[in-house]
Amino acid sequence: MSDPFVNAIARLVPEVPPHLVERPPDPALGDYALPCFALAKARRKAPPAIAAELAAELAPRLGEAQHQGAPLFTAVEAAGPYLNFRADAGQMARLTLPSILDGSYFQQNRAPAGGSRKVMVEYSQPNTHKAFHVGHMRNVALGDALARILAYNGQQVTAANYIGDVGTHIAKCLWFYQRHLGRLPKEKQTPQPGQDRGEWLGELYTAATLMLEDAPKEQREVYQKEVGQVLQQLESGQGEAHALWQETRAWSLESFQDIYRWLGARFDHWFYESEMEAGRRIVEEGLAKGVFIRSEGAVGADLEADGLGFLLVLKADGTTLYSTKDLALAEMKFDRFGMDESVYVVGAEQTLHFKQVFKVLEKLGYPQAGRSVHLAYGLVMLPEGKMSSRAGNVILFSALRERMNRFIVEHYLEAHRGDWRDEEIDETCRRIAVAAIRYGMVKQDPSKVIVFNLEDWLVAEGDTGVYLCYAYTRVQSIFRALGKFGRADADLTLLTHPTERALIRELHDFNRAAEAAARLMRPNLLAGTLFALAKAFSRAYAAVSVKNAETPALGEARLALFDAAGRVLKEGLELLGITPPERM
RNA sequence: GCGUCUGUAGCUCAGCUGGAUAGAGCGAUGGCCUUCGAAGCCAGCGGCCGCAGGUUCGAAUCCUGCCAGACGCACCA
Repeated sequence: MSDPFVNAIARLVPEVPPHLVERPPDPALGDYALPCFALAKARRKAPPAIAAELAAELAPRLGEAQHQGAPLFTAVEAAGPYLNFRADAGQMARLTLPSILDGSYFQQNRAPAGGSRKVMVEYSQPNTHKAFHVGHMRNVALGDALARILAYNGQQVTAANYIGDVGTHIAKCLWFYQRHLGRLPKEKQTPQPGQDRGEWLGELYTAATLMLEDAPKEQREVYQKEVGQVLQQLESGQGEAHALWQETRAWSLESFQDIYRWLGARFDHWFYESEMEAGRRIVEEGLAKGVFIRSEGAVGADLEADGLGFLLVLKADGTTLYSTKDLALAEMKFDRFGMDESVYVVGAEQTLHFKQVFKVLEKLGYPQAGRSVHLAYGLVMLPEGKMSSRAGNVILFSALRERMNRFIVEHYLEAHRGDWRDEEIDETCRRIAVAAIRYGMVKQDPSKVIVFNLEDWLVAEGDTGVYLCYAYTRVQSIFRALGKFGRADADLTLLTHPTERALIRELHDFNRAAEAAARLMRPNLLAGTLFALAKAFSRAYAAVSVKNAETPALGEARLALFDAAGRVLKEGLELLGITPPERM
């Protein structure tokens, strides 16, 4: 992927590396800018003088920069220390729009500069027997978007899920289920009609946790012993608890499938904590290699020398830990799946854990350890603070979906009832809700805490997924009104209105932004670009008309432009996991 | 105590890893629908970029030290 305009500037001014070429803050200044600071030393002059000198030098030679026999630039001038180039509007349109209309534009990033790599993106990682809430949505939105963006940029991506289907939390849930169900009000003792069974299990888990926390000390010890017995049964793979585990685990998995289906998230492979038995063997091998040591009856890696403390891999009672399973999982990814690179989309609170795991993998001799990345993201909070099951303010997936659906239908789609088929109303509603939630989760820098304000996200004006969808549907409405689509052979040189030029520029730069989002693993960069694109479209749409264009040829050119905008918008939204509706 | 992350407009956030006059959205103010969808567009208002030093021709961005918040630091995941 390379920009012919940037390449041309690089040829005209070979002393300056092309990556320095930037976009001026105001299109009135030009389309490309070359800062001359880097030349100050070599030329022993002040940057403004160099810019002026270069402008004078290049002006007569500007015609040398050509594409298909026509000049790429129409002007070059100095503005302070900057050398600004004005691109030929027709050339930029011709270099951009036809390739979008024939689809080839979307293949341009396929051959990455660094070569194609096999990369696994692991995300979501829900625990069975626990409730899935808005906080978990951030992970899915981020991971799924990243997987799509990397694939768009030519990486061989395997999207993986890693289900937490073993451990104390499950023992707690089943312990409550078997012994204390009676503590709940009658109607809560079984899943309510229409209630998701996985979510009901989550309620049991929460009830169990609160019950344990609230019990007086002696009583709590009795309870904990009971939970321990359940855990024992689970690990032995026998007994009533084990059978119950199998049954209820399936409920949770069904529930997750339902969520992913609604969100449109896909996984190529599902890992389960329950299948990570290789951990114990890895610990043995690590002990033999001296990577692990025994300490206070337990086994772990002393990483003090690396400033990473101590990573415990085997408890004193000989049982394995989260870390042990992570080592087994990494081994699977590298050895069985042949991954070159591994990305873990996991909350920022586990930063130290992953640094430790990667360090241990390195010591165990995995070269891929250096290409393992923990994509850390911040918490999802509510305006009133953190979500907590004790406070009872956790927004569960089903409640979120329900509230969004109701709002969207009431405020926007009800008007179409009867006119549209019910299935279309439902599907449009789903797409808008998914757009709102996914865009909201992904538009922010991953490292920052997100304050989730349901009302704001639903009202959804301005920089939101709904706005982007709306822009897309407006393009579609042009097609409906005119009964035709854009043609690549339109006379694109007619697109001279400032809003048209600005939109062309956004379209031209989309691939560059997609590449940066992949390289930096920050889907929010793509979200920002899409918003700028939708904004540029909306401006142009308000300023110029296809139907009432001054000439038919201009109308055709605008149709091609808006068609291209719609296609890039759709492609970009897909990279964020959002499928816009055709009308809304 | 040590470590990581975060402090930018009333609120929620961008700022392409050192460059032009720090940008958006929301809210509040004022405009724009007999013309392809007003879930939209336009205008003005709103800033000691947490504080103090330092590096540099040049700092919201890099370094140091404070202050505030979040998270983490051995048998939970």
